[in-house]
Amino acid sequence: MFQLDLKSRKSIYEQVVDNLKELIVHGVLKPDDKLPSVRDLSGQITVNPNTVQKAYAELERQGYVYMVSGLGTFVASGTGREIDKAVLSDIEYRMAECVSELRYQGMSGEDIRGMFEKIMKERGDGKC
Amino acid sequence: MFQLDLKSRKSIYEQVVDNLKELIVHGVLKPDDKLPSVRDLSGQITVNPNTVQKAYAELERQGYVYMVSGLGTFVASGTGREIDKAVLSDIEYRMAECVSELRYQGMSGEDIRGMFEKIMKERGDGKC
Amino acid sequence: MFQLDLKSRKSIYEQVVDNLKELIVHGVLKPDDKLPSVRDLSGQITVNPNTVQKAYAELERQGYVYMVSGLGTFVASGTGREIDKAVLSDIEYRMAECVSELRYQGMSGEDIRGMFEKIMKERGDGKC
Amino acid sequence: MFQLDLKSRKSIYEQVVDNLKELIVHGVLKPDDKLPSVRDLSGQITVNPNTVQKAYAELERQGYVYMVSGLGTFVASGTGREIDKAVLSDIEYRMAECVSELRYQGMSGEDIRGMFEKIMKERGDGKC
DNA sequence: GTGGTCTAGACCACT
DNA sequence: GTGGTCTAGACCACA
Repeated sequence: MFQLDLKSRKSIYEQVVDNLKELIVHGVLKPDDKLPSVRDLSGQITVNPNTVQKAYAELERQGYVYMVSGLGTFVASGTGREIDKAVLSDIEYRMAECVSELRYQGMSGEDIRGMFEKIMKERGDGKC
Repeated sequence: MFQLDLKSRKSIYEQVVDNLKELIVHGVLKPDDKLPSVRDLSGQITVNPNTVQKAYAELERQGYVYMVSGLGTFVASGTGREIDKAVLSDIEYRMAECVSELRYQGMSGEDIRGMFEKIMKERGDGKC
Repeated sequence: MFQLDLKSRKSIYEQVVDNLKELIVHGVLKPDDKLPSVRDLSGQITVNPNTVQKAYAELERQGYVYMVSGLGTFVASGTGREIDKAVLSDIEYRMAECVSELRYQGMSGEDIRGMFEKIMKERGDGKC
Repeated sequence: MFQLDLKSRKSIYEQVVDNLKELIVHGVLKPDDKLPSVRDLSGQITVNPNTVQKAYAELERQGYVYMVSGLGTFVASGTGREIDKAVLSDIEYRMAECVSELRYQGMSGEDIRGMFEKIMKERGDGKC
């Protein structure tokens, strides 16, 4: 389930964030599903609780989960939430980096558009 | 010429690397052109020489330049670099993740395409 | 009647306290009115009895209600409570801080007044 | 300079945030001023570096400072920054709480408006 | 049991 | 020297 690479340049908590975000975004974890407790997850992936705590806090800040003290951490309902501009510009930034790297790799504008359209087809209009 | 943002989360040397990459990829710096010396560049952009040194080393590691002891640093010939399929599929994966997240945030296909086209304009087709 | 938000950073018992305070201050619950029993209220708002118990205790501590063993909890008579100058100046200080921060954020005097009036409307003059 | 109350219900890092925010908002610390390093401040106020780190991170998140790894932490320039809606609604929330508490204390709408206007006069239009 | 905070001390990358 | 992350272990408030 979890892919952690201690040698990665990415910090551990960031990897935890990305892993969980992926599960949420792809619908594996659905709104109001309960995430494992900080202690549980930290035990499962043999990481310090503080690190998991930090990851959860970051996910909450980005609006993907909400934490209730004494109860647990739950997946936020995607709908009804106002879109966070900061989160959006972060995603845009990452997408721009992808395009840059593709250019570096020598791909033409047409090829990049092709790749993008292929992705758009796969993640169709709400089917995924 | 150089856009350095201290407030960015990117480290300085990383920004230097990106700036130089951009110049090379867009043909402003052509194969076998000489880059400014570490000392010169560090003076121009008021950055610690160590930082520039590190940036040059990173560029060499990635194959964008080659350093000749006692002579200087030169742009490597871009041609002949074969596109790495593994790298490509990694980038594609990350781009797909961005699209998924945008969908989750409630953006329509139209809006996502709009964002993509905006990015493509900024990172023009080698003209800029 | 009760607005509880699990996602809020406020603890549940604190929200219960605030809700009850509101009802008392606005005269919905009048002096010597009987509050629902801990058990009843906890059932109505689907909250742990311990939480309601704690809220009642806090309200008593603050002088809004009085508890009679074996009988129940009752609204205290609001009159006779003298305004505490220290408390008042503390609140004033905090409000001044808010105004300072709004100014720092670049809001005009007009805008700040607008925000204030909006708040005053919501917490109406005892009518709501 | 720093008023820390270990017994307070407020967490330490929150108190650090508030203290620094006050200095910034009131112009004691001006844009691009350097804050003490995490280690220095933690030593001065005899608090764990992690706690100060958390406070600084929170201030950065709210846009009051920016941190540069390897250089230090600096006061952000208030102008030119787009107003953060989350920060704004947080301030509004706190102001609303003040109003509520004033009501609880038995102040009339007129009196509250009077207090507000007094504050607005003190923190005039950019003079403070 | 759950999240939230804190301490003490450590290592790393970057300037 | 500066920020950034991490560990190990602890205490607290809340449900």
